[in-house]
Amino acid sequence: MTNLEIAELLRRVAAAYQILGENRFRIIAYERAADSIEHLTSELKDYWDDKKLQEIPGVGETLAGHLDELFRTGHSKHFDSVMKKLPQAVFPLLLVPGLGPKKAYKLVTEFKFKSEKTAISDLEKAAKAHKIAPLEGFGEKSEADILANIAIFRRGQIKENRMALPIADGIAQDIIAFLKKTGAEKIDVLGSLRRCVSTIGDIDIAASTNDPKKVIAHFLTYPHQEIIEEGPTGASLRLHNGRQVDLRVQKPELYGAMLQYFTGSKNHNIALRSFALSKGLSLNEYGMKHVATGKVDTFKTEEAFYHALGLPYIPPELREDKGEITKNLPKLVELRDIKGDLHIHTDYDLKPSHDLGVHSFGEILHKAKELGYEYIGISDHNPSINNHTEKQIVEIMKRRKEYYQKHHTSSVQYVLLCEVDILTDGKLALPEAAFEYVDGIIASIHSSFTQDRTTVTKRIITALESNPKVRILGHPTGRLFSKREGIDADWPEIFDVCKKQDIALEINAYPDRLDLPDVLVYDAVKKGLKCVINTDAHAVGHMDLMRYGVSVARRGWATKRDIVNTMDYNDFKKWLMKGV
DNA sequence: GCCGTTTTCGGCCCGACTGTTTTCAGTCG
Repeated sequence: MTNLEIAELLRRVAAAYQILGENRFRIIAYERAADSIEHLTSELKDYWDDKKLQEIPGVGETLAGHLDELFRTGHSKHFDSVMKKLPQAVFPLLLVPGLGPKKAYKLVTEFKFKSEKTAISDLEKAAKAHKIAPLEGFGEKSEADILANIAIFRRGQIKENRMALPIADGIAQDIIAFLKKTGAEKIDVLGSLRRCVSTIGDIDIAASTNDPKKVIAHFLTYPHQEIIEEGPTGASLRLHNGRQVDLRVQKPELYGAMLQYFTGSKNHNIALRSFALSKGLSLNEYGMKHVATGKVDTFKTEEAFYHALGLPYIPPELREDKGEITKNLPKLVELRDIKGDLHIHTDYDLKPSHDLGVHSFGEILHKAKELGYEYIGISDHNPSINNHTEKQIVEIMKRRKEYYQKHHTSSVQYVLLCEVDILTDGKLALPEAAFEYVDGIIASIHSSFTQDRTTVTKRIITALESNPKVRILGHPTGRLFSKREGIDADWPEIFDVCKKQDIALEINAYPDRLDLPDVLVYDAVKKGLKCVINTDAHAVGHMDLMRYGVSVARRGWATKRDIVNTMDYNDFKKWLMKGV
């Protein structure tokens, strides 16, 4: 089951509890757990595999027990028994905007809808026959709204999935540049985009201005398909690509509280408001109220807002209710700490089994210089093993080394790496004799992503232990947001091996990957492992994507010391060549 | 049902919006 499916299941149980008149805090607990699970950046099943369900905010002993049963047997007797107390037709109606448990239950019992499958079309028929308006608590308007919202629901069904962070950021940056022409004092992204979550739903943008009318009017001239909403404090557009963009404007005096409030996460804000209450302060999107006196403080900046609570500024990437309010905060790694990009493909053709880059070594070096790097790593794929003999491969690798030596004309240093496939049995797709022609190996999985946990774990460990020149585990989970889930591996076991061999885990910044995922970075960093942030560039333009890898590292609480490519060239080279 | 900078028991975030209502319940984020 996917995270979204499990979140929906918990919401159904919560809805059932609500109709049954259960304790309202129990209902809130289920809804909160559902929200947490929906917004996880890893599969819930992985948490279960690693026996870490209770680390999820809002999941305690009881829910962890029910979820455990769900994963083991495919069902939870408790969830089933709660939901069985209601007519099943209630549940699909909950997916229609504007219908919650109470209204859905009323409609289903009034009209005696029986089938879960036809509930929505049954409701549509009832609305068209004007049978809803006469019901107590409903009226003409709500009958019309139900029809409109059923249509929205049906459109939503075919809505595209969430988009990868760099895609969303690209759209947002374009709009921000557009809005800057209005002279707004400050413009920021909000929500999951500001927290740099790996996948984004809608794009939210905030502007600070004393002339909200002007900013909103200009926003509405941004190329769009449809205006969804327009009001005095903001507006929403649907773009031609189907994406929704919300703008919120606020006066500069109130901007700090607004920015904080709409950046979330929801769980962070709930925890923060609880914390504030313990100090006699009540928080909302406009400021901070002293409960005893009723006095309200306002804030121009988020920094001032957090400081007024006696807290340090909490970077958006940490706002996930993972202890950021009570624990000492790490000094997070920053883009400017990065001194080199080590996973770059050039157009040098060594007859690999995967794709080449499109730019030359010279063009890559030039770009690296522009980015202020001290060094880069050239990491072409290994020569195809099906089309060559071992001897031919060794010869190719030897010529390759000579090629790069000959063409290196830059003050930017380079190390000669190779991205080598981890074959299905854990052997590396590069003959032992070719290793002398590289400085180090990035070992990566590019096939058989669905092997079972034991097999794939052993496969990776075999590869990592096969040669001291293996220094980096490339895009470790192999996930691609738009195409496939990652491998199902025993990460604690793999991390132990990386730790022992001082092998770095790659945080691959490629938009569709962002792999290692942030939650695993968090675990790795806690264990004292090293990571390396790479772009996996196949073109010079990709080298600009480094910042998204950095954001993943930051969401994993990584500091500069946790990232090997923040070292200067000499220290890095020493780390790379260690054990050889 | 969760959770701990008052607490392992006894609390539990905050406000906007809407429609159907004369003060509020339900829904949403």
